Amino acid sequence: MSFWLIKSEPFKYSWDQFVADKKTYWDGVRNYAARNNLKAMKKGDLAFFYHSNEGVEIVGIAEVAKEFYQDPTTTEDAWVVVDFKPVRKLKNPVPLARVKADPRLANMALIKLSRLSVQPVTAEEWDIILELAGE
DNA sequence: GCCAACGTTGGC
DNA sequence: GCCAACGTTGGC
Repeated sequence: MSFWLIKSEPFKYSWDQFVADKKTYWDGVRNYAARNNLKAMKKGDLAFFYHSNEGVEIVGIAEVAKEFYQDPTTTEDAWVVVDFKPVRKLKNPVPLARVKADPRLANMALIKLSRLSVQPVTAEEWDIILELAGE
């Protein structure tokens, strides 16, 4: 089982919208590194849901409900989507500044590869973030 | 196959 | 709104 982090701009697709939908497919990925991460996801994997631009914080946890398949929003077969369903909101959202302030998280992709929209999270990082969220 | 130009993302 | 980082494109 692996851990991930997926980014969304709240004005495009927010956590609240995600919860209201109960399930969504993660479309719009047009970057090969992010695409490869989508393809590596297995059903049951967990992902942090991150709000970029506004909020700039990790707000909740999502679970992979269905593994990758052709992106229905394009006919180009290079692109795929993954279905996610919401698991729960974090007790306290973890802002990027908090992640940056923790030396244990200095190597997180969120910091090192800040523009990557779908990124892996290690088990250690996962636990530390949960701790920072007050869980 | 190199690299400059350009476009996009995303933090601040 | 600015700008740094970085991915992609296209000329050679």
